Amino acid sequence: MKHRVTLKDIARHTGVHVSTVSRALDPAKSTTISDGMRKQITDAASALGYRPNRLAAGLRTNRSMTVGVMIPDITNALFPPIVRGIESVLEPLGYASILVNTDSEPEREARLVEVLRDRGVDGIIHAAALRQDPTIARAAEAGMPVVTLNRRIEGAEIPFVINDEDAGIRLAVAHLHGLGHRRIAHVAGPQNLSTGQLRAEAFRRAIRALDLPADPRLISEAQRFDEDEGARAAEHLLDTAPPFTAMVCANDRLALGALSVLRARGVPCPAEVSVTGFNNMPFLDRIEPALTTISIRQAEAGAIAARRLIALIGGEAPGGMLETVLPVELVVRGSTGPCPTLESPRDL
Amino acid sequence: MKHRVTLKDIARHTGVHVSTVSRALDPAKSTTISDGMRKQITDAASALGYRPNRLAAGLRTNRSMTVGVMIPDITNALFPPIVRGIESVLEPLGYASILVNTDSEPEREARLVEVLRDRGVDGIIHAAALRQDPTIARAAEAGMPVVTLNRRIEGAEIPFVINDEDAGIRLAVAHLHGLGHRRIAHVAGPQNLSTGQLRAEAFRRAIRALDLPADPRLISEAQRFDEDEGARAAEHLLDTAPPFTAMVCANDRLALGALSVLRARGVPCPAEVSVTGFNNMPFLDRIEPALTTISIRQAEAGAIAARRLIALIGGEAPGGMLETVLPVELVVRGSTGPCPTLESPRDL
DNA sequence: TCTGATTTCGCAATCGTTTGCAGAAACCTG
DNA sequence: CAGGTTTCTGCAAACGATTGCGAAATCAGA
Repeated sequence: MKHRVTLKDIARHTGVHVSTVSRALDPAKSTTISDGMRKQITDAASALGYRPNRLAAGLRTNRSMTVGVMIPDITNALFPPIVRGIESVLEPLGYASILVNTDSEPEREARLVEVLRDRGVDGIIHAAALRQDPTIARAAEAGMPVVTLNRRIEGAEIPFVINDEDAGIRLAVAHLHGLGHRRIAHVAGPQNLSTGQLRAEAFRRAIRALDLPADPRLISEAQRFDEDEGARAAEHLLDTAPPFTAMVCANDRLALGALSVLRARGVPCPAEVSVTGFNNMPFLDRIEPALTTISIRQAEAGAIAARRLIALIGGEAPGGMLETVLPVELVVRGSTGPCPTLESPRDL
Repeated sequence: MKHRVTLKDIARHTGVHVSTVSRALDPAKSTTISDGMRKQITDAASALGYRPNRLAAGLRTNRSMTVGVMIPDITNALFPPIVRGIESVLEPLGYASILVNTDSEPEREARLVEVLRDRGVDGIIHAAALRQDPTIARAAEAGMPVVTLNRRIEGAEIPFVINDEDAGIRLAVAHLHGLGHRRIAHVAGPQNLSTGQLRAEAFRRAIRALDLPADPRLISEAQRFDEDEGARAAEHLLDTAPPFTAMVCANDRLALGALSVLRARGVPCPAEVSVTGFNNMPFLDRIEPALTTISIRQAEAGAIAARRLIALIGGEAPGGMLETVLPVELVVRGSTGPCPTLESPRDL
């Protein structure tokens, strides 16, 4: 392992002091260095193959040029695009991101926040899942620049970027309404997750706004955002709810579970029951029936969050523009169709 | 932003020297500290909420306790499980991982290796894609601990963990052969990617081993591992190759493209042409027809690579066990079926 | 030529930890 | 009790960079 070339080496080679070298190599400070000297030094630097040691610089400046990216689980197809969106703005600026998976466990999350602080990250982007986790709010109050994705943190002045969950659900409901559906059920997500709760609220609002029946039995809550829970919740609806002709699912995986149940029970989709999802995961257009869903702008959300964080790190007050709401789009595919005629209602 | 508590603070509070504090807090060195003193110090440390500054420690010890994880693209469904596998062993050991996406561009990759070195990573896990990229080999030769996933680097002594590509293709071909297929085509991946090349070679071997026709026209090469190229290559086969009854695709996305083409041309799958993929991506069981494919152990590969890297960082010679080959499994689903009778060959 | 302003550069401290070395104290051993 | 260990702790120098401050050099103007 060869000796890494440092400022000192360049200083020795050019016969100047290490501080002069440091200044000559810093574009911001190089005004205080004569042109000749600077050229001499930069030449020597590139000749020797100098690469600054960011740890050392970070120690001195208290700026590590790294940010922490906290997500529930990179394995969840929702997050990779977000991560890339973040990286696409951070990397060109010289920032590196250290990625951690919280699994939505508060204690794990708390530990990871500490880990990130130990490493001196300049800020944290937190793709939140839980509705309440005080850890991140505390970090923000302690002066750590923080931006959250998917969730607003009450009280603290933390910028956040979210999708327009309300509009998404409203689009789905309106779409079904337009197809003639009147009795619409909701497979809700976990209510301790922000998206689950927001979408359930949005569903109730949308139903009310259209003067549709708001029977609480038409809402079944999944404990997790996965296929099994989607199936369970859908079965619960089929078994206990009054007849309905459409299911608005709080996310695509729940919808996949619901579709499985319909198929298993021989209920044709969309002939008898239409289904919608949320998120527009990959490959949803390949399944049978292709899932009608709401597409969201993950990469853009990541990029915006990253830019907000950079601004915060740069000293901008968070107060200015706390909220960024990204538009969503309805993607109509095969899983939704016209409401079956009332003469042949689905057997219960 | 409050002052962060340092060793110096603890020293002041307990009235001892900072070096004593450092030793008392280091489990390895604490033998040289009396029990009473150590207790006093650890108590003060936790009372003050001390958290070591890893940057400072890293600067001194030349050990940053971070590793670089280089992957082509986290958006590719193949990699998230690998990343989690890596994290699952690294995080408990106190390592953080900084993640970078290379997009399989050599110059970008070279730059990112430098970025990682600047940050003083203790090692690099490189989920390779390109068959040749000298950058990572140079880094390894310069003394950086490196482990690669999916690729062997010739010459350099770099441990690598790969899937048993050969067995995977052999399984697919044998499965088709068992179903009666004799004329089997191959949608090959890009030959500048290691997996593409290895699988194409494996295909030829498997064909030869079964004494099946090894017509070069039965192999069509995709330029990228995506659906569009899979479709293009499949069309090329249908248009120019002699009749065949099965297609072994070098990866699932190519297979998806191939399935689209078959459907578009009205060629029923698997009635007239069977199709297999590779990787067992999520949701492949939900599409129509469900794709028969080869499942690989991504998370395990990541975990093993991480363990190997830790060993390297710990000073172990890479020579010992360079190669780890992970077993693969055939997953039979709906896209493969018995060979159509010869009396009704597919029209060309 | 001298003064004062300006540029250009070196000195040294500093960030928070780690660690070789040495000194002091305590403990044995003969 | 002298001499030799062993145990404990402090001192200070690193690690590689940044930066306030001051000194030297240059320059302009009188």
